[in-house]
Amino acid sequence: MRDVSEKAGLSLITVSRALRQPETVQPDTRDKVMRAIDEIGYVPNLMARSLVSNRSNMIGVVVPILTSSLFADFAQGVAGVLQRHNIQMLLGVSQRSTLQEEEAVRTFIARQADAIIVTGFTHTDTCRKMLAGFHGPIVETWNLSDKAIDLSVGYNNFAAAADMTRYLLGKGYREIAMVGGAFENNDQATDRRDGFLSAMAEAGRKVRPEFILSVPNPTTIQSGADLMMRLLDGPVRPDAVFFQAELPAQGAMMACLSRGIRIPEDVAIAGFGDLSLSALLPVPMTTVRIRAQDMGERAANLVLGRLAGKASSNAGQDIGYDLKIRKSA
Amino acid sequence: MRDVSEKAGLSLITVSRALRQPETVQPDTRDKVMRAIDEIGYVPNLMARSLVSNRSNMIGVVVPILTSSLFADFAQGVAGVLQRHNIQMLLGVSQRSTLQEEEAVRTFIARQADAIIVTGFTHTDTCRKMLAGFHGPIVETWNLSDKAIDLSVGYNNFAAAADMTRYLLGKGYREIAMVGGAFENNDQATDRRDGFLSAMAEAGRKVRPEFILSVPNPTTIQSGADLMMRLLDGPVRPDAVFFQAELPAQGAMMACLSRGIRIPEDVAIAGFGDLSLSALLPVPMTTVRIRAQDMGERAANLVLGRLAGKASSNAGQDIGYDLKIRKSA
DNA sequence: TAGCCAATGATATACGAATGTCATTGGCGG
DNA sequence: CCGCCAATGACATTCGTATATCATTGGCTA
Repeated sequence: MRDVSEKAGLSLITVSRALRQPETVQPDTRDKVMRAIDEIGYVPNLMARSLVSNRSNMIGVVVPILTSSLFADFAQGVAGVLQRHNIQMLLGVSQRSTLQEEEAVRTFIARQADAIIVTGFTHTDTCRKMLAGFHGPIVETWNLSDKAIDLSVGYNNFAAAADMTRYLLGKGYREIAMVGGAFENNDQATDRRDGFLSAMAEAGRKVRPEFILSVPNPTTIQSGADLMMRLLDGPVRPDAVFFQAELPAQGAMMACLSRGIRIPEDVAIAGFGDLSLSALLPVPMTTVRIRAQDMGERAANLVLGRLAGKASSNAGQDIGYDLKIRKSA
Repeated sequence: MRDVSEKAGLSLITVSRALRQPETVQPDTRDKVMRAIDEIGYVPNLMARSLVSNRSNMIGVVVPILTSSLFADFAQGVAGVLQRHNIQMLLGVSQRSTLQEEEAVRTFIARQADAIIVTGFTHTDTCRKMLAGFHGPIVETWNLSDKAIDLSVGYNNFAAAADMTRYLLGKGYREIAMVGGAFENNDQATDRRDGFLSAMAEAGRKVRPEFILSVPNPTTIQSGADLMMRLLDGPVRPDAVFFQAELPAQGAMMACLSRGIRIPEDVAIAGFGDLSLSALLPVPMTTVRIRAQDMGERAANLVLGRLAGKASSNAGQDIGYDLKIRKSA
């Protein structure tokens, strides 16, 4: 900035004013400053500015994973809204580990992020403590809960899984197996499992313990295929399998088709998440559609509103879900 | 930090030393400091630290898009490596606009990023000028070029498209159409187109002008389906269509199948990018596989090496590509 | 021509930490 | 008991910018 002021033949203070309170300097002085700025290629140091203003214009976001998942849509939704407001997104990938989430949150706080957006309601104790001491808005996403730390934007995983289960039951499937991701430290996964169990109980159906399964994280097509093979070779064969993640469901479908097992006649398959390709599979996937990008945009807007001083009219937003009934179940 | 020193009954300076040069303070003093730190929940302000040290430990990354694309894999690759080194990723989404890329780069520079990773070699003039004045490592990715600004990690789009085209020609297809994304400001897309044209010319095949097509950005399943419909209804029907993006290829496949057009007997389809589901489609997609996550990891490692002072042994890295010959062509 | 106001300049301070230069303290050995 | 050294403290300065306060300048109006 000093260089700019010299180049323009003005005092340092005038340059600062031209940038921060343009109305207090003459238009032609402003022009001189601007010309000097782009002759020199001066870019103000936002860190120094933040140090004084106590506002970093950065927002931290933690997602469990990005590859072939709706979390990429979510992140893009957040980034899009933030960019329009000249706010930078700090992105952390937790690999579904609450410890890595904690680490990401710690970094966000250390870097003076103005707000923090995390996935889910499950956090380590230290992470909770840090968030409690954090002074900006906090958004928990991808689920709903009455014990939110602050704001939340998500959908009801329990109800979504229960609805899909009821649909399957209504179609006459009786021996329904369920495959989740790893359940530990994942409220979304456990809520879906509980939703499934609840709907089964409500219909008076017992669930075989060996029909409650999970695939390791990160969930992959392959793990779904492998698990399906084992299920098909087991003593009792399910007539429907409800996958609570989309990739394993797709893998399972591939496994069945390659063994000549018909879907949904021999075994029905339902997924969760509705990746863009699910409708294009050999047997279009019956699944639960989640509008992830919309969720990201809402989370970002909620944060921006709060930062702009608006009282949050809607601290817990439910974005809902849709059952996409296609051919696989 | 002042609070910590009071809590621990030590001077501010000792706390600072305990954190930055632990060997200069007694172990038990260090412990006192540490205990005070987590009783208070003190988190050092990295912005202030950066201001002095002239190192932000942040690296800016621009991708064109995240949703259902390999760029999500790429971003995850970068993020993973950086997190292990306590470096924060700043992510910008350019929506394939060089202007938005410029804006993202400007922000990265203003925020004192230590390095910048961008997609492709096409940038606005101001963006180029800013990058030229930037003092840290710069990586251009997703393509190769001999006019790289600094470092690069990518693959040869021209050669990849040419190879696939040669494969199609070898299979006996003659009337081959090509569908790219929008070509303006996208060196990857134009290189692929040129690779296609070059291979066709080399085989002595003329390409009908109406067989050089493009779908608007962002590329979608739907746009591929629509375009395929128009192609099929045109005066001359191609016997193969080479899509240079994966989603439109998948949409095109869906459009064909729903109209009872057989793939590859009536028309062959080839894609580019190999999303994880491409192998699972009704007709598994013949496509070009790009190891995006690996590319991200390499880019990140290249940058880290440079920042650590290593001379870049390998300023332009070629990660290659694989033709994935499946059923659709 | 006195007086006023707008535009600009000068100076100091703050933000939170890093760091260099000395000064002080306490413990130990000789 | 003196002197030395290690550990700790005090103080000042720096990073790049914002901002509050006060001083100066010049042009315009009454």
